[in-house]
Amino acid sequence: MSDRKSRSSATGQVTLQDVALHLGISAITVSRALKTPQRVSETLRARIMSAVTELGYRPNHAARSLASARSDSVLVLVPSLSNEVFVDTLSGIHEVLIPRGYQALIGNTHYSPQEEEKQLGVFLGHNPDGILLTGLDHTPRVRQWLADCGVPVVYMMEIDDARDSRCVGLSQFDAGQVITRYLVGKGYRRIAYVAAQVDPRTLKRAEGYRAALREAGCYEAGREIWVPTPSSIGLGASLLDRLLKEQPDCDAVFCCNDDLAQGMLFQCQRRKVAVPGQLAICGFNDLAASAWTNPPITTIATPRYAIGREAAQMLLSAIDGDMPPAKLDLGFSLVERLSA
Amino acid sequence: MSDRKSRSSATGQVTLQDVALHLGISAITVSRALKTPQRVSETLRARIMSAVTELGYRPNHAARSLASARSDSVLVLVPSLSNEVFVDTLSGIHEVLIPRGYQALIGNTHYSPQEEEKQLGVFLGHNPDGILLTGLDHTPRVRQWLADCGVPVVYMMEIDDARDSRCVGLSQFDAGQVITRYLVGKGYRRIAYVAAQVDPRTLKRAEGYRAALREAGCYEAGREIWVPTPSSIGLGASLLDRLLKEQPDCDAVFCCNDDLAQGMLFQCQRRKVAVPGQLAICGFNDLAASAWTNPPITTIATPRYAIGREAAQMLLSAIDGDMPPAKLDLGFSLVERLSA
DNA sequence: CCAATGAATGGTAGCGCTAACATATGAAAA
DNA sequence: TTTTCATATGTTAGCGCTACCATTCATTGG
Repeated sequence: MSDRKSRSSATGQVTLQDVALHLGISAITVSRALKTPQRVSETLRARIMSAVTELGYRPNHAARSLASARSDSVLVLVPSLSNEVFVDTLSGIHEVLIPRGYQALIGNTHYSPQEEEKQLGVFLGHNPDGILLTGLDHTPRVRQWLADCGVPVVYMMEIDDARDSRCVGLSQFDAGQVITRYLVGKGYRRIAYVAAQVDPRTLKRAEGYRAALREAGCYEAGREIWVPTPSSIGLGASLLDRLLKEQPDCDAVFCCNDDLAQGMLFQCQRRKVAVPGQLAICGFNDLAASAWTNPPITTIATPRYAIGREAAQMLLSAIDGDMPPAKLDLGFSLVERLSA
Repeated sequence: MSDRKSRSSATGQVTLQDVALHLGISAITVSRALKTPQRVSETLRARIMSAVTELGYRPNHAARSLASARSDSVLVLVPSLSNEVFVDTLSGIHEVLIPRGYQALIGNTHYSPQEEEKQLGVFLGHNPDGILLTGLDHTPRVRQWLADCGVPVVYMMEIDDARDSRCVGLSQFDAGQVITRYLVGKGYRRIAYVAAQVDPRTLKRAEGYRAALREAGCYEAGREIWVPTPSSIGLGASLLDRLLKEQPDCDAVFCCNDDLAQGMLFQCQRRKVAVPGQLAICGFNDLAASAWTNPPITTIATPRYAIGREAAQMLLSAIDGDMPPAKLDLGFSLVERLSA
């Protein structure tokens, strides 16, 4: 063994045993020094720590997970990674998880419950200590697995009042209603709703939109445009063309998200349609760019960063103690800008 | 045991042993039926598969990883998740990894080599079968760990001709040079370079910019603005103000990325600065929005999706066989639009 | 002075799975 | 027939770690 670092393990990595042998103590003491330092005398602990550094010991996650039946990892399933909304949510989640020693396993479901089911199947094999899911709509099998596996779950983005579950989010219905009421309050009457990437949340925003228009007595069934393709600025631009052709009399449009709103605005600029003069535009989510376009876009700011943080917090409480299920409504705010 | 599903395991989960017992065969055969189906007779395989489904068996990843010394997971470290560039790269990576049964462990280094070192330390404990890193600049300890651990690594985004390593990317220098030459070719002479979130790649683009200006005989040292804060559209807007104040005579600006370029463009619109009439603007990366602004933004399109795909491909080859180290230059392309 | 107590450390077993080797079985070759 | 050989399945022994219980030893109250 002329190796700079002594390695007893079959796989060539430095093990707890190596550290223990090096110090003439037992492996379990080294394990304790790392996991529960207060249970090892201070002097020995110091020696252990320096040996750990010297030998370059790094805990083997698989072995730890197998022996202790916990993995210090949390599964996070989001519908998209190209949507700023979920990236921000992930940041909030990380901010809480990382300092507590947890690791996030990120899965992208591409807005598909089937894909979500598939991912959950794979990731459950990793024995996550907790699970963070987006939204409330899941396949029966997913619900079954979640019920069976006994791992705490927190649902993000929406609030569910019916079930005995934990969730952190906001009322998508209310948000859709508030911004539509705002448009009504500004005097607009022929208000369209444009949605892409149909998901449960855009459906709920649409319900809020309809409710607001009905209460104002100006609801018309034909004023909605739905496309199933993923949302994007380019799609917003082409949907503006479609809107102007199909509903030339419309005076305002509520886009289900800011991407579409930005695309619509850019296309209005191109076609010399005055915003908000000829057409008022509202978005949803308050993405970073929406404050800087010309005019800046009126939208609903959603607290996605806080949602991530609070959801992670709630999940850790559920993992640690026996915090009972709770709902946390973080609300939203109307951001009045110049596009409406 | 009146449990609907029989569970022998101490942890309550359905194990290979459960499936084996259920069929009156040995665990290893079940293991084989799942990992190397061709080594189990067709009839038995079918029985095993249906028992697996019936009992709801799900492989335990930790146990598999511990026993086989492989984890079927690949570590991916990117500097940011809020940057479209790396999200696209991740998509490319996933597209290759997932069908091959690998799982990506994603770490966000926030553009910090120290954070990268910390993350690598944690993730190495997960025994990744391969590692994908962004860029070529890493701390000495990271380089040491990578050399020691024997896990194949592929570097993404840049091309390194010196070392005996695998990398997939493009020449950031050349790209910076090409777009600057383009501006020079268009007749611009007082060209500024604006960079935020200083990283090795923006530095190399700057070198390309300088080389192009020197060869055209119009290089001036004071025409660069560097800020260390993260790049954003809002920052681009405020840097436009700074540029106009500090270099009122400048006739074109090359932004180190499209976010800044978009912010600058929006601020130009606000301040009624004609683009490209009074000021030409170029970006870098060709983000989705850049094609839709008014005017659309001239930029360098980077093949980040392909980079992710090819890097993952190269990594898997390295894991499987003994593919020798190779460099893959995927190039870039100048996207001429109306902002310059 | 001795038992009782608590703090510090060790021994043992096993988490769920698979590598490596061992064995059984039947078909083809000698 | 016997040997060979490939195919199908089983046995054994760990992977590196921690839960659980046992042991040691100093301290303290009776």
